[in-house]
Amino acid sequence: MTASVTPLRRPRMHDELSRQLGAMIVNGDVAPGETLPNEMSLCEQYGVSRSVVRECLRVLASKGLLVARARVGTIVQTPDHWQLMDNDILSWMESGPALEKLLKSLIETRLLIEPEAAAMAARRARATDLVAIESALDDMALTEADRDAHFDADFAFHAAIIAASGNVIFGQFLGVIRKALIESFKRSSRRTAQRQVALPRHTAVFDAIRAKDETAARLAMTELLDEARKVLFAEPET
Amino acid sequence: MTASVTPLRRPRMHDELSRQLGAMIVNGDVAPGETLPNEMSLCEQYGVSRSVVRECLRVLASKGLLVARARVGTIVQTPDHWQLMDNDILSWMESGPALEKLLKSLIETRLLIEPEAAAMAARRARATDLVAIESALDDMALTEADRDAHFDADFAFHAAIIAASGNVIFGQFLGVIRKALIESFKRSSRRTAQRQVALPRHTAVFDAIRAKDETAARLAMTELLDEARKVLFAEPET
DNA sequence: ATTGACTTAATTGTCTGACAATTGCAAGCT
DNA sequence: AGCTTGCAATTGTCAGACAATTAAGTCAAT
Repeated sequence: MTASVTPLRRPRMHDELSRQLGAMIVNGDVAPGETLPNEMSLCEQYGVSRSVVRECLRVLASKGLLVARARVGTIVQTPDHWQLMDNDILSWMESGPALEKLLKSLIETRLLIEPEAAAMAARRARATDLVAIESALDDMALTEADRDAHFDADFAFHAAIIAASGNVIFGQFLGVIRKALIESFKRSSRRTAQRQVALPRHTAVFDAIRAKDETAARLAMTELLDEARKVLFAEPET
Repeated sequence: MTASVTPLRRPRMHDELSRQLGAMIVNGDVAPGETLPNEMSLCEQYGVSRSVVRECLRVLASKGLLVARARVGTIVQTPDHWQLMDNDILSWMESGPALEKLLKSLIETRLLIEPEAAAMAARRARATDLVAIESALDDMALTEADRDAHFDADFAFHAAIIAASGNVIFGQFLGVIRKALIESFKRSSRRTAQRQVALPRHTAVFDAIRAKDETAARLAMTELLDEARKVLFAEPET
């Protein structure tokens, strides 16, 4: 198994702190326009040195969450400055109205991007691309019992199709797609039936791509995503 | 005029250094997999303290350009790790094969996103949204002589439509769209006629949105972008 | 010869303390 | 009122030290 070979490095303090402060900001615990405590206060508050605090603030600023100005402090930016496609920011976002809005916008966008990606894959896919897609599909079938493994396979499926499309901008969506998939799995956790419904839809996409049928690929992907939308935004099961 | 009211803060050293190192990486002056000189060497090389170097490297790492590991050094990541939608990274990219590839992918993506944004604007636009779009359009008409001002107006036009769509993910495209527009203006610099051709196409989009005609808006925007594609990828004029 | 434990050294990670640069704000002057 | 000027708070930069991590070498045991 080549799964989960993450280097497993010990967390570094500035990463931890970035995560904490970043999460506070993107989850609205501190309002845009407010100024954070000054660097020294943060040092005391979190028990770290100023180097750590500064490197952390610098990172958050570079992602559009903050602006720092001498004498006035570091100010939380309004959400329209946030780089929402940044993988860190996405990983910091917890369930809440902000995430909900993001997911709604995202599914609209995916419905534009991914069917086209599937069509392009049907047109240009090389053998190795097809192998990657099929392998992900096989993994999905094999892992219906294991939620985490099934999740990885599902994500790999979408990633492989986008990779086959050859569009580098599409590739930038993998982070948000992953986030959407995480939420989707959370919300359908109790319905194991969901996965059995999902599999044939994925298979249909792959079959169309392998057959080089652009129109069918586009359609199959659209249907798959429509299903995903229902799972994400359906009334919670009673 | 409310144009160009940028606070005009003096550049800070870590920003300068980020720009330099970041540009070197995204423009391929240093190959993925290579390790940068260690922090002390960079200090000497650029005549700055280690704080500056570290904050800079930390930022670049957070954008996916680098990974730093104790004892082994900071290694340039492969381009598929780069957060291409990041505004800084975009601003660092100079003309070259990488930018060309990005622009090709981008125009494909814009042709999916922006016509739909126009259609959504036609459906949901409020009065203030319409004012913003029309105002940008007026500015375009008034600034045909002034290249920079015309650029600002053109960008504002696209931004206003995307804002009116109400989709936050679409909003994340403004950075890349801006970059595409910059290149577009560079390449059509000598053809002043281009601007006279562009204006009616923009007007058509606005008219459709104001008339709440989704289909017409979608179509007009598609035609506008097709024109833009021609400008960007046409053979250089002889 | 391969493995495993130990040492070494190079590099990033963190801490501390200092000073420079920026700038909101208030006091004082005209 | 309007302008200038100095103060002080905060970020920005510098310097030097030590801690933690870990690639690579050394050496012994099997």
